Amino acid sequence: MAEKPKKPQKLKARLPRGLEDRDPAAIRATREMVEKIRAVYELYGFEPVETPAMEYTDALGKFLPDQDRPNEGVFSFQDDDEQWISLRYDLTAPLARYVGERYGTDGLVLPYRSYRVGYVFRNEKPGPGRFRQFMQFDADTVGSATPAADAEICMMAADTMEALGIARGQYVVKVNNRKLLDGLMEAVGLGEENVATRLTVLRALDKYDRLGKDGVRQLLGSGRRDDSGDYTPGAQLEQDKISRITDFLTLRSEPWGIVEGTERNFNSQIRLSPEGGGEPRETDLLSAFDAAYGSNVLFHKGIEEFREIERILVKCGYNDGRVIIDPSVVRGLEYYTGPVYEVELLLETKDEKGRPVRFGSVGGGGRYDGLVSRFRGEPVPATGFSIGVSRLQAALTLLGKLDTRPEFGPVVVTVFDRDRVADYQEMVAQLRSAGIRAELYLGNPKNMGNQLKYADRRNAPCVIIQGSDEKARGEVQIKDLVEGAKAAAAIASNQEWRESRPAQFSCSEADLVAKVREVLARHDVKWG
RNA sequence: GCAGUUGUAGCUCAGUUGGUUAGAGCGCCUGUCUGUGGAACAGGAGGUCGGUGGUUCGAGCCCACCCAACUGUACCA
Repeated sequence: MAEKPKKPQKLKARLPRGLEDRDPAAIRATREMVEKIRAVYELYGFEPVETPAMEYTDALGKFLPDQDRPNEGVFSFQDDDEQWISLRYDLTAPLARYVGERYGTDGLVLPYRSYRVGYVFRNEKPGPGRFRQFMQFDADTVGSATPAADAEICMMAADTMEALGIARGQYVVKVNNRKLLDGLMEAVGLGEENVATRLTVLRALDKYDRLGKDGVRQLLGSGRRDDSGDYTPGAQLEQDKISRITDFLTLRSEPWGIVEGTERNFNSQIRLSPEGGGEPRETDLLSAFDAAYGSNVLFHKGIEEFREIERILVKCGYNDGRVIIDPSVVRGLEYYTGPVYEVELLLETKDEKGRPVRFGSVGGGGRYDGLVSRFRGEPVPATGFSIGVSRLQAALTLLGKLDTRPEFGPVVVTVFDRDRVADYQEMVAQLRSAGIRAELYLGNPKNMGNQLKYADRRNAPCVIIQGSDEKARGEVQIKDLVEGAKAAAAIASNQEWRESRPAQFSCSEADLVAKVREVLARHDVKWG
């Protein structure tokens, strides 16, 4: 066989999985979202702070137990001195480190209310809308134990959604309290010593919205086999304990349901059938919880916190469905100690293949009284909230709620006579000093067609043309590309297209800026 | 991690029972066009057929292993 001439091996241009490049439209959308969120957070009195993208791994608390190696879910490397450093996987742990370093000094006013936005990194399997680098936008109150701080976070979460253009009723802030969940597990005999089982139970409860009551019961009992044949081991609880737990989970809607007209209340009215028959009676959700499980001290404490939050939400007018109690909200397994919140989008839509898409949680948070304490040895209460900007943006884009039109490009000044480049660049400078985005065509100027094609693809609102004829008359041609595109629809032949020069007019050199402004105004061109 | 499905040009896909130099449409570049965007016409670039090994005179096609993507599931601060 004859030797084929070997081509040089090309390097394959590729991006690691789970990462994305972002185009101008996406960048613009993110910038607008971040500004809207920032405005709400500032309105609530939070102030900005920025911390680096990486931290010592021990500060993030992600060393594997009994091993000198970080959790593989975080991107980590060893510094010169062999200390482990990790990319941040959320914005809360770095905040705890920041506060831990300054707590009790003049550098920190308590209670400390701060917000921050930035990319976080997770080394886990990516999926649709799930990336290994994504943006979060957090707000936290450190140094305040009052449920008023938690209530405020819930209200702010609701305000933020509406500031982003998500109408009331299209989202909901769901609130639970880890003291209820922990108290509930104590009440069924799962004390602190049953760490593994407690985690299994929490994981099972977290899946209620997806698997329903039956799925959760399987996971609390012997285990569950899914459609693909994969098996998930269960918590191996006895039937009566399972029922006691799922009763809590479903009390909001079973067995008699929510009293009509109160389903959107934070603390809705529900109907209960009394033990051993008799007339159903009505009560509110928190009272029902308390009656059933309140003999547990921790559980009852959680109910009291809920009552305080309820008083504030009702007084401030947020008792209209914006914020509701949801016993299936679990959130992070590790550090939450009190109220936990989750913001869910209620909108549904179809993806490109016509399958229904549920967006689910686009933000969440809760009270983490133990996180800063790790650095202090004294209790430091804290509560906070995080918006998944990237995920929310993906959702809003699919819903068509973001402006994804490309921005107008700059006014393009074309090069006609190659020896007059300086003259053209001066026109560009004139436009720029007038605050108009403008640029000189820097490609090969050998023909005008290429230059117009370039301007067209840059989405330029207009181009400036000055050949020798115009120069002799002291004029310039301004070609309105937006208007021209409309006019072009009627033109069939190339000949006619070229000769008619649609939407093009001449003006004196002195009027350049003023006439360009007219064109920009006509098409409502705004940059940035 | 587990399970299933799928890998041929930038994209969407053809490719016969294993048979010469692997094709099409769209997109891209160039020209027709040195004074004008689109359309039209002509030409061009672009492929380790996911990878490695095997069977065979001969593999895009058959076999084994590996890799990647997708879907579900698990984990998710």
